[in-house]
Amino acid sequence: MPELPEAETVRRGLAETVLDSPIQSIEVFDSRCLKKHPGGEQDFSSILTGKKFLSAVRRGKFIWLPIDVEGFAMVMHLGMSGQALVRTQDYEHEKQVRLHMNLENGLQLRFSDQRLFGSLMIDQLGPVEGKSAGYSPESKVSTEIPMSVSHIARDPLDPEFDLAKVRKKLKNRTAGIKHALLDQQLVSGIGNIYADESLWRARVHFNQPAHSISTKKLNELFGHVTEVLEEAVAQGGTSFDEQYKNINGQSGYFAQNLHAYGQTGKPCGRCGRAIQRQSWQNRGSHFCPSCQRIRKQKLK
DNA sequence: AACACATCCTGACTGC
DNA sequence: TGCAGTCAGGATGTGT
Repeated sequence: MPELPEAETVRRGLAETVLDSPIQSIEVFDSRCLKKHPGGEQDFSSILTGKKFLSAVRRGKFIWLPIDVEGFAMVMHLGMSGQALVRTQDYEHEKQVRLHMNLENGLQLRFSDQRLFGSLMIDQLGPVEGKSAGYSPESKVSTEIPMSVSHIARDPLDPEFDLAKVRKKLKNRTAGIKHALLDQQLVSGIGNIYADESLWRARVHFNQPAHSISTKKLNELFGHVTEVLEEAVAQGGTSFDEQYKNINGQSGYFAQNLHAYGQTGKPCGRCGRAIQRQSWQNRGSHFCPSCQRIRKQKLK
């Protein structure tokens, strides 16, 4: 499922292919991918036609592409199964593709999404607190953020990510630490895969109450979070179930580095005990029952 | 503010 | 073989 590394791989791909070329036409095959856009299909197409994307910016799992209409951007979220594919215009039609955008440079941006949890919309940009709104190293620093993304916290790879602030908030949380890691308004970019992997590396149980974890251990945990995300970005993301592809339709290679997620029954890479999967909060949580135990006393 | 829970959605898989 | 049921889970909205 697309998380930060997958979104970043897609963002980079888009930055290399779809910028500065006018959008000639848009074909919508399933308008449900535009349900977040207030004006619907017609409005979406008429705003974008003849316009071009200026840059590709990311915060957490959200990607947005400012357009040459002052103060507006197209916002993309891949949801559970979304893919942004860039093809030549004569490339064969692909299953589950919900929308085509034909560009003057001969390329076609395709939005594919099996489960339709992803979305595209045009949104207004507003000022951001801090030096930059998100990650877009190829372009000039973006100081504006879409309204619909402004509540999303900075991600661990953002230079302005404030670990001390996050730690402070965690001191008031009684829920399990994994719940907090998945809270995009606390820290963004982490989903089920990288939460399980980071917790495994830090030897912390997913249901360890957040406030019971020492500052030292939280620092260690977030060190692992950052490390896992960086490694996965370098590998082009995780393609666990064929749902995630880069813009060329190719898989990422991080799946071979997974130690917990999807490893149910396989030996723990540290101690050899079988990795377990537990259903928790409508999700699967993968962990080593030996290395990752809930501690009654404060976790140091 | 934090928490708990329901909702959206389709295709792959399981069991009878 | 076929059909019904279950599962996968990110974001959002509601009620407490």
